[in-house]
Amino acid sequence: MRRSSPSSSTVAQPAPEQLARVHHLLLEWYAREQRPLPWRATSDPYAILVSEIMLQQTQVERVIPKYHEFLSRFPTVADLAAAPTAAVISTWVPLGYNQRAVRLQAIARQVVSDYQGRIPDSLEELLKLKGIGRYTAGAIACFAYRRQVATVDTNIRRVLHRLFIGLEHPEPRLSDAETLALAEQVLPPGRAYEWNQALMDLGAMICTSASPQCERCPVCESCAAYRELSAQSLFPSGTVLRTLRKVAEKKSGYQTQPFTQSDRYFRGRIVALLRTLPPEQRLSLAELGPRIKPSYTEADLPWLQRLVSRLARDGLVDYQEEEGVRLP
DNA sequence: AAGGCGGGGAC
DNA sequence: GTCCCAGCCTT
Repeated sequence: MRRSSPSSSTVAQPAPEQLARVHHLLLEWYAREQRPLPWRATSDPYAILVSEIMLQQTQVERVIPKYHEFLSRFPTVADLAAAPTAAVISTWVPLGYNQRAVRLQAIARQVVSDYQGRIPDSLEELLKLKGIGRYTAGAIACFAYRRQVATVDTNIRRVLHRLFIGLEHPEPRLSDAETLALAEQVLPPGRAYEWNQALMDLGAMICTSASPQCERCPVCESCAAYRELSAQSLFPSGTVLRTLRKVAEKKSGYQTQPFTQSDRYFRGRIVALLRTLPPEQRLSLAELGPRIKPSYTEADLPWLQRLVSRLARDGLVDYQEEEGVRLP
């Protein structure tokens, strides 16, 4: 049988009885040790959508308070669709990646206008919404609608790789398509919700990136990476894993400048400042510059203009040439 | 395939 | 200081 989807790549397949044991051990561990997260206590697809957008590249602990605040302010998808964009952006600070706020509201508006206010339940429809990629589509389909679909975030990628393939560094490393194919192959029938949540909890609590606590892991007996570490007596593994990753990064020639000199930093400063202004009030670029950058001079005007133009392009500010800038 | 996009917490 | 995080979009 041949399929055309990108996830049809083949990867090593664990033996069925071995896989069943991993399912049992991890699901049992999850039933016992799961984190009490607020979006696990609801079946409201809108609330789950909000949580998943917030959780993109953002740790659980930082999302929890903002999740409650956001839902209290915009309780339904209709409320969010009807709100001023400036209010949505303001509520978002300081989660970061502020385009997520604009896109989340655009999704709400599209759901109201095109889907009768009901958030889609299929991967295909969810993927049509800007801001929802394969992970988030899978998460919403699975967690809000109990669809039996695989989904891969950074935790699940790491856990599945270590469990079924071995250490991620330096080799081998699965592609996105291969990882998704593996996730689909090991999905326990009928238990996708608990399984996906369990993989993420394991990745967050035990099988962490830099210093996994293998001695507390419920599935270490079946873990390929654990066998590698054991064979070489590499416990505790923290130093080893950090070193392996560093070597891999050096090879890729990774470089960086101080964050507080980056455009990304100043974009954040601008949005945070505009958020403190009275509604509708604008600021000229000449006023804005010194307030976000102490060393600002007139010579920086073209730079600031470029920055503001990009913010406007991203829907994060409203910029009128003569009157200045404000939240949209 | 690579680069842009935030910010706070862990170490 | 560096690395990390329930990623996604554009080029």
